[in-house]
Amino acid sequence: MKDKDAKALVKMFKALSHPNRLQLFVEILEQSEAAFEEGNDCFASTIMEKLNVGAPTISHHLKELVNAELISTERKGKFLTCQVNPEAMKRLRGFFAR
Amino acid sequence: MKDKDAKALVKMFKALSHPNRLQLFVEILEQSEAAFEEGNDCFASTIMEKLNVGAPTISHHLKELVNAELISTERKGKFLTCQVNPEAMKRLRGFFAR
DNA sequence: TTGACAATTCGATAATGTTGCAACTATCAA
DNA sequence: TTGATAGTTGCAACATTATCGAATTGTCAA
Repeated sequence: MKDKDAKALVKMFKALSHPNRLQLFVEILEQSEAAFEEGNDCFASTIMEKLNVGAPTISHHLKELVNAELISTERKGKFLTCQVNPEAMKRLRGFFAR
Repeated sequence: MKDKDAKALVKMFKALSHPNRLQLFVEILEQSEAAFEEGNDCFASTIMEKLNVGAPTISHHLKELVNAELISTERKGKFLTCQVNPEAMKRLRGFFAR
């Protein structure tokens, strides 16, 4: 396994290794699926209501998920929408497919 | 997603979220495959030579992998053998299969 | 322009995690 | 039994991370 791949994986696992961030990711994952079906968007503010933490913390955690390339975000006016990065999912599936 | 499942996943991701532990896990994974083919065992001491850390650190990290139920260990005389836990792999594959 | 809302940045603090040294236990071989 | 080797435990130093309050930026609607 290449060092570069290992580093990328470590970053992803670290991003998912905190309860709040995992929940954040799962919410985005589920809302991404719903969005795909219904044409909705996944808003950061919606997610924040479900987690019992403040806005700065959400912002911080989202940045880490983005930094790990697990998700991407896009500003839509006042709001921030989140999407799961399909490449990341592919990579992770690949790692565990043994 | 159930809270219990989330906790188990967080534990696994945390265990894999450190460069040394990921490498440790990958070594065990690869040696497990080799062992399956060749009938060899995966020894902790063999792995330790590949990582640039001391024995106490290996011991500590191995315990975390065991605690996350990613691997199991078995004493064989003087040595410690490591095996990947198939259930964990299954669980992780399931999580990313979306 | 002003007020309200969404999100970010900064700084401080508290909590966790990593590592190795030293000392210990367990097992084997001579 | 003694010495050598494999691994563990406890402890302390050091590094990293999580969280929030306060202040700030960006956007929209009135």
